[in-house]
Amino acid sequence: MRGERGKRARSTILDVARLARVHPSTVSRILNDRPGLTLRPETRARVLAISKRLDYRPSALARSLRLQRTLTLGMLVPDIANAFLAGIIKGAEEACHERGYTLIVCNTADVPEREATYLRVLRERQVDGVLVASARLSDESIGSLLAERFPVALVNRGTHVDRGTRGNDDLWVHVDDRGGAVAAIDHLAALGHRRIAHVAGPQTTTTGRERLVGTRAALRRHGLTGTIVEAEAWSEVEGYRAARQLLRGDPPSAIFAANDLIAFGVLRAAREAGLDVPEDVALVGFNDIPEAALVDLSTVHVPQHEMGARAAELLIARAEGRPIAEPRILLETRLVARGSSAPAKERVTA
Amino acid sequence: MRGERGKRARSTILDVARLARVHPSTVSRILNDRPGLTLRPETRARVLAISKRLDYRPSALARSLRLQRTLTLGMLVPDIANAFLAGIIKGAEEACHERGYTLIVCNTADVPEREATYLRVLRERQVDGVLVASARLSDESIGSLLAERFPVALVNRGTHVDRGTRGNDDLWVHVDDRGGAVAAIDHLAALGHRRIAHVAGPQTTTTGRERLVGTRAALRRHGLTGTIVEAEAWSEVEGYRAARQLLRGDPPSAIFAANDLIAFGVLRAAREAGLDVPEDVALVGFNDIPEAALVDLSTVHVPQHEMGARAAELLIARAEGRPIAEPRILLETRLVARGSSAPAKERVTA
DNA sequence: CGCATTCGGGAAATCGTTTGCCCGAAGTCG
DNA sequence: CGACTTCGGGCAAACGATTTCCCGAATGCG
Repeated sequence: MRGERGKRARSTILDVARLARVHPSTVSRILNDRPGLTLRPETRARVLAISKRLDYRPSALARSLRLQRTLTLGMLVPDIANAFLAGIIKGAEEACHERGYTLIVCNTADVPEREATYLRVLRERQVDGVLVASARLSDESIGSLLAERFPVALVNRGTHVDRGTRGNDDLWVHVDDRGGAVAAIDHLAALGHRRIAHVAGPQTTTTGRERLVGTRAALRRHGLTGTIVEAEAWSEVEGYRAARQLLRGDPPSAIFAANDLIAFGVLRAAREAGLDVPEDVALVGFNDIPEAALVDLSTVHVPQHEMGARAAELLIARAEGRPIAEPRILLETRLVARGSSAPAKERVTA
Repeated sequence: MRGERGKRARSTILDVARLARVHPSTVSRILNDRPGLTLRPETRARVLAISKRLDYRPSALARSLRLQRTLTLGMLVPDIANAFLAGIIKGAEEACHERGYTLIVCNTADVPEREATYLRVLRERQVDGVLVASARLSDESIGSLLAERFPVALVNRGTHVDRGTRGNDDLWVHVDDRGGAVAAIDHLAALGHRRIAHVAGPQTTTTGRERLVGTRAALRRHGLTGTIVEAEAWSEVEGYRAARQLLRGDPPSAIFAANDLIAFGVLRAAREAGLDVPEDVALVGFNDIPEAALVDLSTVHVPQHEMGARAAELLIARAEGRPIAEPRILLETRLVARGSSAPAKERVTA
């Protein structure tokens, strides 16, 4: 209509005010439903009508600038394509969305430089908080955030931050890795397995360490020793590599892999070695990513969606200054027995 | 130091200006390296030093408000956990990051209501453009965007938008679905297969339709008829369901699945039916997601990363008002022959 | 030496909201 | 009937940058 090129800019609160013959502040109050203000219903209706007619949408930018909060959370993840992390991201995103927050997911690829860059970007954008799922985000970056009292929540990430940083009220959501490992070993032991191996995750991560600790404890309790090999990364490829090493000699009758991806690698290695799963070797993974169900892999279930959601909720509460009853959430795991773990064959040791 | 609670707010450009004894505008000019301005090196150095000392970071909010651009792109995807889309997202994210842009990924779960909500959020945040990878985003939502000349780029998404919307210069990045399907069929035919089936993708998506068209054409060219069943979604589960239907009678000697997830379903169904892949039935997928390599699935490679990156580049160019030589990019596919496709067995028809 | 440039940078408007304060009119109360 | 509240809403100052003018001083030129 106005301006031949259809270049009508988005309408602002001033446009609405002008047409409704009120002051912009009045429009703001009406639209935000400010309590404690008395408005004539007629005025309110008029403003509402005009604002609808103009399809007025307040600028989040201007509002954020004024309010000093952006209703935005940042999230640092090492790999968005990782199915386990994707579950967590979805949980976080959903929780954010429900509360009117927007989530900015940053893919750090586990390289410290990118982490630092992203952290800078997020702070320039004044996000209200940061969700950290990066397994080994450099402690200094995170420490400086914590030191500035910048809202941070750690998801599925180790505890090695809280040295000097009065760490008592940082936000954590993680899962009982140790308990999950114990459950896995118990499960295999209950099936009659005595020669159980563990393909551990990278010992640079707390998750990897915790699962190993649980495994060792459970094995000991069952009076077993067990072989342990370490995968250098949480990947199928590394699992495969580690498993080949494991299957060289006389193979164990059961293998507990530190996560599902590693388990997939084990599976591939076993098949290549001519071993049938579960006939010749039982296999249990960890995390219960969607693919696990597809290949019928027994695994320790981790509530990924819930982890993400709870972490986001925690962070939002903190960002909004609400008191937090339980800043550290430890979620329970649950063993999901599928086809990859069968009872041990009767024949005694080789 | 100042303020016992360490509550020092982030320093602003005014703080820098004050300490450097210059006007804020000068600080801005120096930090943004505005050309055509003459500054005494001494002043510049002083400002730079102060700004470093104060660890000054300009507020992206304030700048965006003033500049009327946010250096932010939105992206609508149906499922962030889908490996294929994850590849595209990573490509887009990386391209954005390289150019100083931030990407906000929104998970629409393919429900129109969420799409609409997210679109509103993104516009309120004044993102500079939107990347749409949602396979069937309601045309009206998208149409209204296009009508307002809001920068939009379509990734791996059909063309059925450009009816009334002068669609000549919208941005597209997609892949030669038809050609890929032809390559898959050619591959199977070259291996000697004559009884080839196709598990088609949802025909509500252009991708699904295009791949079917290519398949039909190639089959015809080889003088084959071929069985066709349709999966109702791009999922393993639907692929499984469709494949069971397919394997009931006398099974084909080769199956071309419309994407890798569907192929995985086919694989499971075949195994359950006691058929060996590739011995009894050859299998080819589409997309070449990372998992395909793991299970040794032959597939049609789609440059996911490049798709995302190119789309983001296109969109950024448009958002910045740069002329775009080629607004529609069609990327080529490439057949990756792996273990799941073997030559047909010699015995003639059943 | 007078005038015009160039140098080096200051002033102020602007982006679009929100909110504390203020104020006139109308109603209430004593 | 006058003082005091309550109504209904206007005013203007932020929020933190960028950018278009503008201007005094120093320099160059003739």
